[in-house]
Amino acid sequence: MKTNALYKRTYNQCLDLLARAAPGRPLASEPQMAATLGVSRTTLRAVLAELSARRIVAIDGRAKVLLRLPERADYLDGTDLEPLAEMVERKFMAWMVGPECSPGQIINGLDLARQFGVSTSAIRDCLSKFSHFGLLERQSNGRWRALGLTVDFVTELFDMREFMEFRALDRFMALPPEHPAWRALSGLEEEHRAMLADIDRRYRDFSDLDHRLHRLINGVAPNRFFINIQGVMSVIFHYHYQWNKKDEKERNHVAVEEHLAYIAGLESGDIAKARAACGFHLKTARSTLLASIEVATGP
Amino acid sequence: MKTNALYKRTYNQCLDLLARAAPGRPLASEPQMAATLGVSRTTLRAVLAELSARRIVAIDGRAKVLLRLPERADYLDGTDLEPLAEMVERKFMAWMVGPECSPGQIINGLDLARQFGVSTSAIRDCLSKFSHFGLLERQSNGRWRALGLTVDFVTELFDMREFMEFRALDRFMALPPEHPAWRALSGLEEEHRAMLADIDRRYRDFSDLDHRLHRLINGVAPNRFFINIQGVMSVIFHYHYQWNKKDEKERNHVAVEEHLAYIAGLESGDIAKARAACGFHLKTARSTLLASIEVATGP
DNA sequence: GGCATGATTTTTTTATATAAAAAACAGTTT
DNA sequence: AAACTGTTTTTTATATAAAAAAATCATGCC
Repeated sequence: MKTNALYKRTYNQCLDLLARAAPGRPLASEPQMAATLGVSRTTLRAVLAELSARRIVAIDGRAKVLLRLPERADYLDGTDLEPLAEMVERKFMAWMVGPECSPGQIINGLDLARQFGVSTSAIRDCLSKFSHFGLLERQSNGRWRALGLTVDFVTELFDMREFMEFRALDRFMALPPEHPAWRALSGLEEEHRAMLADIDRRYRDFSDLDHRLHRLINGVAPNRFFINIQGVMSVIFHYHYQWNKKDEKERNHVAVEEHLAYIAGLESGDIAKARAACGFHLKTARSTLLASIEVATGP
Repeated sequence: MKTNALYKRTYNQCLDLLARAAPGRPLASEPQMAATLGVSRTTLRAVLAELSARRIVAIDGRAKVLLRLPERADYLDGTDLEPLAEMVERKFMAWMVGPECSPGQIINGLDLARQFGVSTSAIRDCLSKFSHFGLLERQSNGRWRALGLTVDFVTELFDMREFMEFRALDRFMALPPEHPAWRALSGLEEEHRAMLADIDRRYRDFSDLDHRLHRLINGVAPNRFFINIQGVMSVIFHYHYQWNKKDEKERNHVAVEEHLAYIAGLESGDIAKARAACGFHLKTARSTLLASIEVATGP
């Protein structure tokens, strides 16, 4: 049976929307609201039905009126607000870097299904996805073997990343000065400076900025295989740094400075300089990740 | 219900094995036979049971005797000798390059399941796999969109390939002269010459040789992400050239010559020369694939 | 004791069933 | 006519069930 996490999240989002409206005012039409919330009209209608049952809105034909502002208690909560696939993915990553999993080990899908409280098909999907990430391998007998978030993995991932970033860097610098990417780059530079000025409070926003800078540079010569590898990196970073909050502020501070040097290198027009700054930044990122893996798995 | 394609293929393989034995001679033990055939003892025992029922072998405790040589009629045949996943994959690729699929189109999984005569889960697995190949994309609403075997796809794939092959080439040439890879390379050179001498009859064996040469060069600095992309390339070549037999002989003849130039470049120790030969070969491969796509989809 | 067979248990693969969600269809209202 | 709502159909996500295949256990033979 499919979960209705989407319905629940949409319901909550809809409450957020209503909280900004004034009671007594009519609401937008169904297609409009559905578009705003990014779901199908079917889902929106289920939400509206519930809102009507709770006497938050009154529905009469196409006249929809907000009866009262939503309250704290109106919101749905619970663990099932998260899509199933994401939940499984999260638990799996936690399992993979935890003590129960060692590199080279056979993965027992049935057992994971029991542990995570989901069906085997959900596990299958998850394993299939992570095998493309290179964290797992399929054996000839159909079983899955864990490869793990090892030093090898990080090395191979960063080798690839470095190589690709240099390639993108070369192409980026070959862009004519009037190309919009240069404007976007100075926009990002400004944002970096703004963050740096208030780094103590804003250091958590770095990961978004990081993402955008690398996407800008690599977006010049789009390549789906590269984007795929970037996606792998995102996921690894996302999970890994979620558990490794240690030194986060210091780490991000350093990274912002490195980004600024990288941007300066690009803007200088001097390829050697840009490459050096880029290489330096990637090297730091690599050793930071490696160090935090070694902490997690023991020396 | 799971298919028993493995059992059937193992049964046929076992007949092949028995065909090389002499009637009256005892057979190897179950674990030994299972290992030879690369399956579990459970599957082997099912095969032995059938062989016994057909009076091909007599089983009495641990004494197994071949009663008669297997005949043509003993072999199992039919479409279900192919593993389900492979069958779906094959049909899907044919569908994708056929007239029913145009780039950008939404893929209807239910419909494909009906067309191919399989369940939706089999289709789902297949779509999930090909999405990692960059031939499909998943939309936010959960649907799959075909991207197709387009010029863009080939361009991006070959950009990646070129870029990775050059990287591997550099590392390969940095190997010390006593490294076993050099011996392996001259072995491959010999094989290329042997094939060239008899190209009219042996041109079909080229794809194996191609695979081995590129694997040797790229195997020096193994990287799972690279291997993944190589896998994509293999699959594309496999399917595409299966349908495009036109000029196969001429094409392979040219490629063998280019390989020899590439090998000579590597052995010369001159990086520029090796890179040039490599670049030339990859360029030919790229335009050959592009040309054959344009033939397939119209000018 | 080491390896073989026979029987049992576990795990994986695949089809099917059902709820959720999307899309399509058909009237209605403005 | 354009856009809306109510209804129906189609498609997707997920759990479940059952066969195939692998692994494990128990026992016996040399």
